[in-house]
Amino acid sequence: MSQEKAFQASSSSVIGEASADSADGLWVGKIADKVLAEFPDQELYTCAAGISPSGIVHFGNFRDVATSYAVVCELRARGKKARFLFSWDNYDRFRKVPVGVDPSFSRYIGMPLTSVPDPEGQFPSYARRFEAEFEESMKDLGITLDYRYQTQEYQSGRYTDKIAFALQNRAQAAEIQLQFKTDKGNQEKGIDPETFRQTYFPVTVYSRFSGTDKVQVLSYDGGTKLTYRCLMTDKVEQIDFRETPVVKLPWKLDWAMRWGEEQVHFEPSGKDHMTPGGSFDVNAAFAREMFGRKPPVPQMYEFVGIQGVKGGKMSGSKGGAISPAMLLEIYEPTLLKWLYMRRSPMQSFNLAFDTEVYRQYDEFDREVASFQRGEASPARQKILQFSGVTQTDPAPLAFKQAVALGQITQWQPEKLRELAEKSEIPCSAASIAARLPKAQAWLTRYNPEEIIALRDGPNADYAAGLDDKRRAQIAALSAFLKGDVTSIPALDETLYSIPKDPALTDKETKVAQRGFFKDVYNLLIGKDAGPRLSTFLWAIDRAKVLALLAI
RNA sequence: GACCUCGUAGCUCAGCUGGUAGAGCAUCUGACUUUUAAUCAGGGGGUCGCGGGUUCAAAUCCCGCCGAGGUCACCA
Repeated sequence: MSQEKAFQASSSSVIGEASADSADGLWVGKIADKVLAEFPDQELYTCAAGISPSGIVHFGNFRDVATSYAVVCELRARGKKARFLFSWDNYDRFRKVPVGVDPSFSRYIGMPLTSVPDPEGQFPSYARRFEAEFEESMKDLGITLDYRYQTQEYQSGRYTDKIAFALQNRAQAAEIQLQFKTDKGNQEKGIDPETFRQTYFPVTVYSRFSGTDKVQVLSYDGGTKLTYRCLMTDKVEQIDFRETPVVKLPWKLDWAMRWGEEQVHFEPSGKDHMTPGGSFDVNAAFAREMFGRKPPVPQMYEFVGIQGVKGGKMSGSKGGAISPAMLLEIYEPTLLKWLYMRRSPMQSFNLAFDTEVYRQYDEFDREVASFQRGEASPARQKILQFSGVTQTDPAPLAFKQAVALGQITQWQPEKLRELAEKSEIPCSAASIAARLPKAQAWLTRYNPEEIIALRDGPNADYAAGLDDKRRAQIAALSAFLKGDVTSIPALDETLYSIPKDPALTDKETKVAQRGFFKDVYNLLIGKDAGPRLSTFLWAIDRAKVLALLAI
């Protein structure tokens, strides 16, 4: 992009005008335009994301990563060097005990997340437990992040000078804070601007007596010494935070400091941060007025919804939080990335655990197919590529079929493959291997009511309602199954021919066939419909079937 | 109180910088000696939340209103 165009691209805080480089109209192109306009000619572009590991990192937080990831991909596609920085805000305080965690953990409230033990005792800390799961998922998704652990960064002393700087300018910091507080809010909270100015210290101190941030800062010596009172023990001490790194900047300053420290050019955030007067605005003011640096290009994103999660089945202990790892149980990595990146961050969408998943897989498969035929528009093509789809991805097994056929083959890939071949369903072995476990998890963990199970014994109630003619049809089927069934098509033909009668018209024959299928389904699985009968009968245990058909 | 998003076919949604309303599913019809949780072709179905405005032209831009959801003003 030329300088001239870059300047035209806009300086508003929302997505800018389209330019030649974003001719495809894709949201990510517009963001990239904006980044390049705000920060032209950088050696290295830094896109950031960050999460506080205060509990299960849920699927909504993943939008932070997905959005930034798309911008990284776009910048690289334009020949820029870009890195993807991810901050674990694990030096944040433990705020509340989540549902499912031992209530006694309330004694850790106020401590850094890295000082709270793992409730299950498996990980070095509370924070690490959730970080580890998330990092594992990012690996599965093929997203490489440059991780920063804020506890380490703070304790290493890396930020000491910045903390001192903030303290030295605490009057200005107080002023900036006040700028964004409303009179009404001040009244409600009993904040008096004058006292605030005098008592405000822009730091959080983790008491060396209690380990918590329930601390009152008493004085600052202008260098690196700070005196505080631990409110839990009422003890007072002076520390030199250069040697005793227990001091942290509060969020509304911390963020701005890190933008400068890491040279961040783009960072998305949820609307909790982006609301006017919210933490982005405050940090942007700190960045400009105190650190003398532009804030990164922001992008607000809408939250992601979830549907089809049945009550108790979910990890109810964790208050129903859904992590990317859980999503990856049922979504292929490429599909999941595609779902997050295909729409503008401002567009909300739903992830699903119910039959909606069928639609998402189908839509994705069609999209990939059109891409592979070279028919996808540049914008759609780009998103697919960012998601990791390639020209040579093997033919997919429809998810619906993975579920249906998976069940009747006891989830054995080789058997399914054989069945697919015999039934002339085209799909690759690779896709079977990838999707079968997802289909199994989807069905057994989240949609057990969809399971097709052979009855334990004959359906006597249903059989009682059958007349002689229909009983005869069932008997004919049994007889056929006792013999040598050579192929699925042969079985198929027999199934259709059994109810046929020269006396019936075509229409009547169809009705008779439908009735016959219904009878068989009811006898076998107690439902009016099921998987295609020929395939089903071919695959399932013959002796069991014969027992169920013996009425 | 401020701000944000959404409101387009029965359902889920596309519609980028304005130019005669789109897709998938569902439904209906038909084809395949086969109305099966696996095929194919075709059809029907929308006053684009409501009311103004700008324009030769608005689902698309502007203003107002209604409805749904959300965020902040504590902390992060």
